[in-house]
Amino acid sequence: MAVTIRDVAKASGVHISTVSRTFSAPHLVNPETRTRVLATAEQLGYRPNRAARALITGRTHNIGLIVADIANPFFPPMIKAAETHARRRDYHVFVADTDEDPVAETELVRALAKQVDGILLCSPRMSDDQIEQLRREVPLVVVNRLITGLPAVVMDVGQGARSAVAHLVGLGHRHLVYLSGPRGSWTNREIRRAAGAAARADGAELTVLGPHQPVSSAGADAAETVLATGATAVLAYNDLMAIGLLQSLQDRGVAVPERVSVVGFDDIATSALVRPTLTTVANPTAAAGRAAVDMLLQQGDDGSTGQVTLRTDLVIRNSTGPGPYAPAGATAQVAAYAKE
Amino acid sequence: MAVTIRDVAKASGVHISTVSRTFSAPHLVNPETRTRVLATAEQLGYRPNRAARALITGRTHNIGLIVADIANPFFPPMIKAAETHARRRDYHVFVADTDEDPVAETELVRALAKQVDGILLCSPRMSDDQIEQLRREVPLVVVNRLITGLPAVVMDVGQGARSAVAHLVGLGHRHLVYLSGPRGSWTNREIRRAAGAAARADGAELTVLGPHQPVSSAGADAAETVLATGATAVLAYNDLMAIGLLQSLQDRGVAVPERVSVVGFDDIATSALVRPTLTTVANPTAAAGRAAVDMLLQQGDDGSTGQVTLRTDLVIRNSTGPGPYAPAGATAQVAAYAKE
DNA sequence: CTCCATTCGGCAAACGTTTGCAACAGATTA
DNA sequence: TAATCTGTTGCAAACGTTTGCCGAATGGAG
Repeated sequence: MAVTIRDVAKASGVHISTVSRTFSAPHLVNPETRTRVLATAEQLGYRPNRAARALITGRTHNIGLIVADIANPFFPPMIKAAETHARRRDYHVFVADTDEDPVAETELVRALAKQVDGILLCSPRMSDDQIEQLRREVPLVVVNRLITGLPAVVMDVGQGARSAVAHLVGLGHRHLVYLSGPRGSWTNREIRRAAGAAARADGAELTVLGPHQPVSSAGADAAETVLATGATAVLAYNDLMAIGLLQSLQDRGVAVPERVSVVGFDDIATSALVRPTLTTVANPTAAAGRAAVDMLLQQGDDGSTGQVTLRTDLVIRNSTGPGPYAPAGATAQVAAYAKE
Repeated sequence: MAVTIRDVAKASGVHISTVSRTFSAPHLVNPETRTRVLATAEQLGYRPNRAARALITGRTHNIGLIVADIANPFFPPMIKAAETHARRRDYHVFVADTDEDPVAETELVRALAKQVDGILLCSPRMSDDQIEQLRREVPLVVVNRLITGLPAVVMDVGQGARSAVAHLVGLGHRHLVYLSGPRGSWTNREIRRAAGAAARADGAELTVLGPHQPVSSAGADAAETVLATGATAVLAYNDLMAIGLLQSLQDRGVAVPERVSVVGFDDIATSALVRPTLTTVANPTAAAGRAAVDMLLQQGDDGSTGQVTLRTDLVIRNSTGPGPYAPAGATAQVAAYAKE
C-alpha cells in the first residue's frame, strides 16, 4: 500500500540500508548515490514510517503538553508557541487537558509516557511528590512550578506581584485585597506570599480571599466580599477573575478605577478589550512555551536540570487609579503610562 | 529497560502471544489465565508499546487536529472537546497551528499523515481542490467547510446570519454592514451570501466590507469605514472583530447600541465580558469537535462520508437595539431577551 | 470407546525501520 | 610492494507487537 524504504531501494538499485542512511545519516553515503535516492524517494512520494523508526530508536519525536484547561485563554498562546517551536525541530505535540483535575494529570502523564520523548507539565495541580514520582517514569519539564531538582520554566510572578503592589501603593492605596486562585497552584502561593511581603514592607494591609476557581464568574461572585473588606484596590490571581470582578463592580455602580482599582495577572488578549482596559502583569507565555520545549529536548543530551525564570512586566492600563492617600500628580502619571 | 510483553510472558509462565491476546482479544484466552496475566502485567507496570502495535496493525490510535490559529478563542473549546472525546475512545490528539497560512496547511497534513489514523481539518483556508487531493492520502474530516463528497461538520452559519438579519430588521434597521472575514473562509462566504439574501428579502440594504483578518484590531480599524456607510447595524464575521469594532466605536463617542447595533459570530467567552455585552450567533463548537471525532473514527468502518450540520443560535445581548424604523415596543422586547 | 467439535495456547512470520559489522575498492603510507 | 586507511555499501539482526496456523487437551455425542 504505502511506499516503504524497500520500494525506494529497489527503484534506485541500492540496498535498503543505503536508503535509510540517506535520510538518517546523509554523510555516510556517496553524494551521487544520495541525490539519486532522494530523487526516486521524492518521485515515489516516500515518507519514513515514524512508528518503525520509533520502535528501533526508542525515540518517537513526539512530545506531550498537558495543561489544566485548554479553554483558559492563558494557555493557547503557550500551546501555540510550543507547538510551532517543536515542529521546527521536527517534533509533534500531543495536547491534553486535565480539566483542573489532579488525578487526571497523573493518568494522562502515564498514558502519554510511552509514546512521547518527554512531557511538558503546565501549571500542574498535583503535589510535588507525585510529580517527582512521574519524573522517574518519563522526562518532564514543569512549567509554572518550582521543585528542587526538576527542570522547570517559571514566570517571575513574585516580581510581578511586587510591581503591582508598588504601583497600587504608589497611587495611594493602603488596603489591598488578593483574590486567590485555585488550590494546588504554585503560582497562586507565590503571588500571595510576594504580595503579602510587599504590602507589609510598604506599610499597607493585604486581605486574602479565596481560594477560587480561576474563572471570571468567580471574580464576579467575589465582588460583594471585596467591597465588604473596605479595600480600595484588588489584585487578582488572573485576568479572567479580574475581568469578572471589574464588570460585576461596574454593574453594581462601583466606579473602576475611581472607587476601586483592579489589577490582574497574565495579560490575556481580552484584557485590552474590556473597558476600562485592565492593568495587569504580563507573563511571557510564548517564551515560556519555547523555553520549555528547548529544555525538554536538551534534557536527553546531558543530565542537566536547569531552571529558567522569565521576567514579568506590569502593564498599566485604565483599571487602576489614585487611591485615598494619593500624592499630588498621581493621576497624571497614570494617564501618561496608560496612553501607550 | 522498559517492561515488554516478553517480561510479562516469562513472569506469568505463558507465551507472549497469550499476553498479547489478553490485551487485544481477551475473549480468546481462558479467564483464569487472563486474570493471572493481567495481575503480573499490573505488578510489573507493563504498558503496551504503541509504536510496535502501530507498526503491525497500521493503526496508530492518534488523530491530527489542524486549526488556523490556536490563539483564536474560537478554537480552544473545539480542541478541548475533540481531545476529551478522542481520549475517551483511546485516541490521542496532535494539535497543530497553521497561522492562517494555506501552504502550511498542506505541509502539515502531509507531515502528520503517516502517524495518525486521520485528520480533522478545521476552518481550512486552502482550496477545495487541494483538500480533495489530500483526502486521497489520508482520512480527513473537514470542519467548517462543505465540499461535496467529503465528510464534514459545519455550523449552520447561514441560518445564523438569517436570524441576525431578521433580528436587526425587526428592530427597525434598514441599512446593514457585513464585515467580511478572511479570504478563503467558507464560513465567510456562507454568511455573506445568506445575509445578503435575507436583507434583500426583508427590503434592507447590505453593504459588504473587507476582507479582513479575523482579529479585533481589524474590527477596530473598520470603524471609520463603517460609519461612512451610514449604516445603523453591523454584522461581523466573528466576535473578535465585533468587539474590536464595538470598543472603537465607543472610543469615538458613538453609542452602542443607541446609534449603531453590532452583532458578532461565535459567542466566544469574551463576548459576555465586554460592555455592552455582545449580541452574537452562538456556534456549537464543542459539539462540532465531538461530531468530527466520531465521524473520523467511524470512517474506517464503512465508507460513508456523512455531512453534519449543527444548529446555531442567536444570543441576544446588549449590543443591539432599536433602529431608525423601530416599531413601537421594540426596546422592551430586546430588554426582555437580554435579561437572560 | 471412538470421533468430532471446541477451546486454548504456542509457534513463527511479519510490520518498516536502524545500525553494528564486514566487505570491498581505491588511495595513502611505509 | 605490502600494509594501512578511508569512504561507501551490503548484510542481517533487532525493536515489541499482532495474528494465521497448528496441535493439544477437553468434553460431549453416537
